[in-house]
Amino acid sequence: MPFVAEILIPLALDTTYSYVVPTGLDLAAGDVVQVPLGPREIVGVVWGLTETAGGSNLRPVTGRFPVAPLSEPLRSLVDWIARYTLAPKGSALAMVLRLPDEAAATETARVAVRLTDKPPTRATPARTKVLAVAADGALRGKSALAKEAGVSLSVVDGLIDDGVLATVAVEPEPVAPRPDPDFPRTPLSPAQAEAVTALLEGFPWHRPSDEAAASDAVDTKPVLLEGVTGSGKTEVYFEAVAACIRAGLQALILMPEIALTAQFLDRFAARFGVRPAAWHSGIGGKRRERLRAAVAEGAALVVVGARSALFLPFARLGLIVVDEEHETAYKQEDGVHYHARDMAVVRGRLEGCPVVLTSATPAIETRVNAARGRYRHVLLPERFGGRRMPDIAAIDMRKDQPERGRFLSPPLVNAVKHTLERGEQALLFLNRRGYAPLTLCRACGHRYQCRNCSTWLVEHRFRRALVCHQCGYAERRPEACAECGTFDNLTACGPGVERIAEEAADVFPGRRIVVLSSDFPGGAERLRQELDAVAAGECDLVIGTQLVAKGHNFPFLTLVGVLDADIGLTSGDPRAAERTFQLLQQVTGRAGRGDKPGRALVQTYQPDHPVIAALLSGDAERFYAEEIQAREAAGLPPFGRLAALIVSANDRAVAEAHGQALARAAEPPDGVMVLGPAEAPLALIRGRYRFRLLVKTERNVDLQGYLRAWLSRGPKVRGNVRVAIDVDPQSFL
DNA sequence: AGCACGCCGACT
DNA sequence: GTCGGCGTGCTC
Repeated sequence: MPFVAEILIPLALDTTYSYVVPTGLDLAAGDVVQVPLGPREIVGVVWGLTETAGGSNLRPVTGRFPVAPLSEPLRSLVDWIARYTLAPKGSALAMVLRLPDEAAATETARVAVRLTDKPPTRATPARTKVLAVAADGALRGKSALAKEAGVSLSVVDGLIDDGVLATVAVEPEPVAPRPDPDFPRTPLSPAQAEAVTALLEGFPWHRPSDEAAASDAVDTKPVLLEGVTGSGKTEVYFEAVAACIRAGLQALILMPEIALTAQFLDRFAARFGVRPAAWHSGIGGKRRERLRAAVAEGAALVVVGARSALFLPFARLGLIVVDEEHETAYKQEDGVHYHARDMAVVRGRLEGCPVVLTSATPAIETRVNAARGRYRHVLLPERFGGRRMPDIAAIDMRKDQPERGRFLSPPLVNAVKHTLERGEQALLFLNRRGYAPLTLCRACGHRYQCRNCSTWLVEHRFRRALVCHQCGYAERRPEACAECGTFDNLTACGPGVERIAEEAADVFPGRRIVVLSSDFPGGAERLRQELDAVAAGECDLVIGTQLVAKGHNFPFLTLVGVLDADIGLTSGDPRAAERTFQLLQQVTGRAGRGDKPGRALVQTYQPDHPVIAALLSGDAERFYAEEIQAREAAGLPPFGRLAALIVSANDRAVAEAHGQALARAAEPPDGVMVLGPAEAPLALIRGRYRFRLLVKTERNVDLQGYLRAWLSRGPKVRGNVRVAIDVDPQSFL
């Protein structure tokens, strides 16, 4: 009887397709195969196999790829994510698969050259230079040799043709060098050592085998490793990684892309002797495929990666660490919507491996999960090496006003001045890109607004443009007012980092000033270099947006000035207070270095606001407790109920009709927010869907059933409906 | 994802 | 009168 294979194809398809397995092809679930689909051949994965009498009308599987099959836990993860995010299964598979690229799989051998005994037939100045460099007998790549000798590649090629240089095939550079868990390291503090012990306690592979056998219930609860900035969390989880390697298992460290810096990789190297394999959006082509293969073989012991690394096909996964777990960068908001931190928890569960979430400022849901015992909680309450937390003080802007048209108050200017005079580094933090958040015409009052969104256009003086920060729309900065035609009469309202840089250049003349924001000219790679340069002390004053709050350590930084702590406090987002608190705590925490405590000055008009007060007192625990309590008092759940619901559509009327239908549903959500096309996030507008729905919930419900129910009652939706969920997955496990 | 089919606006 | 925009549906 013929076998029929259920094949999942990495396209936006929610069901598997059936193909007949040709005789002689021995297939198993997880195998990566090629199948015909319409007019083309495409990659798919065997999701199931059945033996049947019929099925003769099916098209046959073309063949199997010689790559490692998808493991059972990984297939379960695909199913789980598809069900949970309501994405088509095929889309979830696409994140895992990224196709075995044949060109990449067949690695071209790298070639090095060395000297032979043969003298050159002709000696030219360029040739002499090459021979001088090659004289030491070391192996070099062709281009490396040419570069070192300061000649072009053709000179080297000429010498090869001449027989003076011989080519030697060399092994490709190892993609995942072996970290040494027992590499000599600086000793841990007692607090750190204690945390390591506590961490390892619950790990199944860490228990002595007799004990593991004795207790059948293995505690694989995720762990929240919470420690203030500078407490040495990284060193603590490095020990867990070391233990994992010793147990013969692989470890995955997830980080927000921006935190994945040379600095971090070096820190890893200082503990393990080599840099870890890094997986991020910049790694491409051959290297990417080689690393994937090394991960699948189990040869790559540790991978440090951005969120997509979560879908790598680990052969023996023993540990997942999610660094900076509160980071919103873990949210994927296009294609399949998911939160990498939550999916890491799910993968850990499916793989039977422990998951460690680390943060100095845990997300509120993580905090609640820890408080309710769903996560274990390991705390590092103090800074490493007796370092003190920075002194934080408020500058009341009602009393200490800056000069007209300026944004730095006199006390802040003084503090920065003194810091720079001592040869130390200062940071001015303002979470606003560009020059000015609002531009208007002085003559007629016309305000420049985005043509797609309802937001004001932000002036970017460097680019000479007005830019929408919502959707990316940009236009040239006009010479004359678009409304009344008056020339050269535009006025900038409010500050952005560029404008602060202008002011700082004036107030602190001769200082090296760097502006760091996500629109850094030259792109992400240049930005990363610039961050490294700042960390190396190659600048006096940094003016930055939130990206300076993340990941990077600036060892020369002793003063942080927050220019406007009130930004974000008034937005309608229910998470505004939490977000602002986390951001300010992190950015002020950057101040201080080994030998001396840092200082942070916070400009605010509302020093008594709970967020500011919590920041000044440093009492995070109380802040969170109050925050959770406030939600409960307002009838909003901290967790376990539907918190918010956002509907966005090309057609506002349709969106509103749906919003109303939802409010009338048998089990209405706790809040419905309707966003029309103007306010809808770019990611949603860009999608080719006529109607899109974003559900945010922390309620323990069968979401799919819930949504199916109200969608059937609601107005008819034309076209494709797509639902994305932002939920705490623990309630579904 | 591709690719075909079909429905409306603007052109040689 | 067609050309071609993209919105929609289909692929075992």
